Amino acid sequence: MAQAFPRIDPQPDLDAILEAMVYLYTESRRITKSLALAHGLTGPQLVVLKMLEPVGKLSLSALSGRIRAKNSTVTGIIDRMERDGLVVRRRSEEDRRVVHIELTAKGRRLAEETDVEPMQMFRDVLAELGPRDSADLRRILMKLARRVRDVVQTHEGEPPP
Amino acid sequence: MAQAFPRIDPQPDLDAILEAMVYLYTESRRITKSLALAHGLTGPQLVVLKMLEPVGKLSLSALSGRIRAKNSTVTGIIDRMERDGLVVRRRSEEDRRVVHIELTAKGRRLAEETDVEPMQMFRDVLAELGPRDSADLRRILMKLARRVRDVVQTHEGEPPP
DNA sequence: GGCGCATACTTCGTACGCTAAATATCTTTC
DNA sequence: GAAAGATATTTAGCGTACGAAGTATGCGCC
Repeated sequence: MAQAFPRIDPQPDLDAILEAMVYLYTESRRITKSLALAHGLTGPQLVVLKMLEPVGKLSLSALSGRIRAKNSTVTGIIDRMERDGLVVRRRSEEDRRVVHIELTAKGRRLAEETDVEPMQMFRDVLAELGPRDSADLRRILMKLARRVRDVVQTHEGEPPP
Repeated sequence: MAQAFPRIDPQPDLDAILEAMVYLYTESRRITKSLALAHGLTGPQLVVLKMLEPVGKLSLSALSGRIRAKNSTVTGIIDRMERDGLVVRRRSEEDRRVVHIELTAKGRRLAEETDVEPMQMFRDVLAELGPRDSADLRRILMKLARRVRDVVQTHEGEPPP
């Protein structure tokens, strides 16, 4: 019964929630982008830089998994970061299919002096919520995410011809 | 004090919320895209089509305002929809700077026979929430959105040199 | 009635972001 | 141990998405 959504009751909250969600996401993204620009970075490049900072290197697949993008997308992002001298590619010795992405000295320096976190605006306003709201929001969003994950999983591997 | 966010207490909920939010948004978008594809549309094209369906025509700016994109982005989307015969551009008589985007017969037919709503997956799981959670979620998100709007407004017009 | 400013849209260049197909390497299986 | 299948990455092509600059039109004001 996972795919039956009767829609008997057109909840009035629904559109408002959707609208707020889209607004928050797109606006935060836009602001992150403009903040990153001040350091000569794009939004996704900032995300990659901050992801590499604590660990130094990651495989391309590990990166794409964490930023929820496809490998082909991350290939492009890394191309430009490599062109700008922020990272280098290095073939793994254990598995020669794998490419490790490593921070260069320049990349590390930039990561350190860049105080912006991805989705900074979002974090800022979230931090202003009281503990009650914060916990509620977390609980409800995780519930939604779990449902989506279930539906996606079961619908995997049967696209309409 | 609008820009001072002490970050004294690194709330543990924060990252989980952010993660769930990004997951829900990107996954819903991805699914909408693949559903739209079954009707020969892209995600944004579906959004525009559904937005035009009830009213028939809108100015390009009105469209870009509602889908939270810039005019230059929407110009491209409309270019491709016009190429595919779904809409036509018509200069406004009252204000000759304005371009109205109108559904063609083909566009209207497609809109009618396309049962997918934008962010369908998101709507589906939202509709499963109880009224309590639904109201809470709405209240909290609107509070966040209001704060973002305030911050964006006050920071408008002073980018770093 | 023309000058300056604002608004609506387009064009251009860059950067994602995706799918499908190609390449290279690993793993399994017989 | 070679063929068959799985996995990691890249390439190519298309469609957003943005900012900056350009064009056309409207509007206020002297």
